[in-house]
Amino acid sequence: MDNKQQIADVLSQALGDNILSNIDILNKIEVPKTSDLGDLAFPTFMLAKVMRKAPQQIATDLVEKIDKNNFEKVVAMGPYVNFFLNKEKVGAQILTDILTQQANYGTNNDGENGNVTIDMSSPNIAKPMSMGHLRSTVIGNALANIFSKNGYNPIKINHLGDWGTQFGKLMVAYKLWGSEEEVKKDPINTLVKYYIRFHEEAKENLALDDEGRAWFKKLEDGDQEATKLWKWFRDESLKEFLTIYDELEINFDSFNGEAFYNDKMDQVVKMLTEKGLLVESQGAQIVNLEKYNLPVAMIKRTDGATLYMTRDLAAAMYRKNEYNFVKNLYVVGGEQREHFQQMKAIFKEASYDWADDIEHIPFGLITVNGKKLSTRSGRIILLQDVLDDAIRLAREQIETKNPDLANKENVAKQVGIGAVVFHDLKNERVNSFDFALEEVVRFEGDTGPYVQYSHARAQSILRKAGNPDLTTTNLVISDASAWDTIKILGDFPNIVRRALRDREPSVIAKYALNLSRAYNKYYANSRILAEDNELLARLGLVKAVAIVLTESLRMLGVHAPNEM
RNA sequence: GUCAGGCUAGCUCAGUUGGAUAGAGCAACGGUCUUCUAAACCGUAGGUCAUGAGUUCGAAUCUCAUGCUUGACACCA
Repeated sequence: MDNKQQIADVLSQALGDNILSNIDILNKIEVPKTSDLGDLAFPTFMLAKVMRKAPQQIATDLVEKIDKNNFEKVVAMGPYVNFFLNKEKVGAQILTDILTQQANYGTNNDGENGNVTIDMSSPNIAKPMSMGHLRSTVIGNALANIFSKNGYNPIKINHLGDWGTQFGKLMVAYKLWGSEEEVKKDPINTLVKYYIRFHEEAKENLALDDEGRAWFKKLEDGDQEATKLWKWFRDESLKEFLTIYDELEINFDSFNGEAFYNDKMDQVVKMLTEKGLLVESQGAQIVNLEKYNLPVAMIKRTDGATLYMTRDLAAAMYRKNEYNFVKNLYVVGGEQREHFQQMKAIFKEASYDWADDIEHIPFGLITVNGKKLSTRSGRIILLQDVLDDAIRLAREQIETKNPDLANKENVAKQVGIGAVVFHDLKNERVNSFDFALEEVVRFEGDTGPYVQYSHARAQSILRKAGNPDLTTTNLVISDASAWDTIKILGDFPNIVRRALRDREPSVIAKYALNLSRAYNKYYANSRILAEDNELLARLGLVKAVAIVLTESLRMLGVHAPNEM
């Protein structure tokens, strides 16, 4: 914000000598808690010692010397110098920027078009998508949009869990208790049933686990029957996943899952051997990471089969080659922190300079009654059920609130899914939460539908006004009650950068709520469609709010319907 | 046991780089629709920022210790 710079400049000038550098002053300027304390403020505490004066006195003296021409007013309030910006001038500039740049407002080119690979969603084949996968999916999708808004080129990779011992187990279960007919009727649910039964029986019959491992080994060795079963399970599962992704309107640049790297494992082993990192321990091949204060990483099991780590190493090398990423992100639950630390450490140890570009983006887990979700134990919340419930409730809401609405079904989808997605993104990623349907599909208060509703009302006003062309309008608004909203609008470019810096979609979600709150307050207390000479300027504000809310929601992967 | 998170209103959470009186939403209570969509707005009430020490002009924020809690800790992912 160059208002800040402007203030730093007048302060530098007033302070004279080299007491504080311009940049130091700039860094000290803060935003007061409430707007009656001004728009920006400079605390004088740190000058007290050098100037040997009380902070209050320093503030008063500074105000005397400052060039106040470009501000509404500059006042000393205790130890602070408080700056009130010229609301009409600054406000008109912000609104003009938004109306001319439209959806590009807030976009920057910090990323210089660098490729960012994002490992996200990554559901396991033969298991239903649960609320847990929703997190990785929507966080990854929002981050992709945020990176893009900051000038990067995101590459969304769905690293499908289509390989691993669980397939061996599933094959054993299918061969013991399954039937082709049953699977065809309801693929995923049936496969899960087998999987759960396997784990129940494996508790009694320890040989089952060994058998599962053996079948997985057969699969890895290219056994015909194993391969055929695997492919069948995979195809059926993918079909179901795609319907959910369609509903969420999330797409991927790659579905290369774990199986894709089967033929790339040898390179990893070769590389680690050449670097002298691979050692044998208790019959298995491992990399020692004591140096990094991490447990050993297992690369090959005693039976020669590869592991999660081996495949992730292969995937990272492949991605570097294929995409030459500037950042390589993994949107994976926080419980896997150590795994990614290990992975990074291995690449560091192997002296790959891009090891530092690997970033784990952890998130908190979803529990039910405080307990972790688990397919094995059958404790699972199906994503499809939640989405269906949300859409149904949105539909009911529309019937009571706006029964004449056109496209009811479409809007119900946008609002219902919007509620679920927004709920998942509004809090800091790393927070865990206990699942409660009534929380997830709430439409009032700090929710997605609240933001959508704010936007819909803004659109409604613009419609009533006949959607006038506002590009050449004088956007000066003298009504001070519009100022809070305008100020928040002006903050959007900063917010976009902060969301990127912190890898936090919640920064955008919180911003959208703040903007909505400020706008709703303004809406409730001022009549926008009043016939006076500032009508068009006010419509410009409404339009700007609509643009920025739409763009915020878009980044989160949520629709902004024009009516609801 | 080791390592890593978390602890702020009854509940769910905000609180950029330490700064002014710690803020929202939900729940509770009260008010506002003949005027732009009441999925909204306004008000009341609600706090020893887990505890103790330290650094600082100043700590919810930084350091250390303690407690409680969650997760990870090689042949799963």
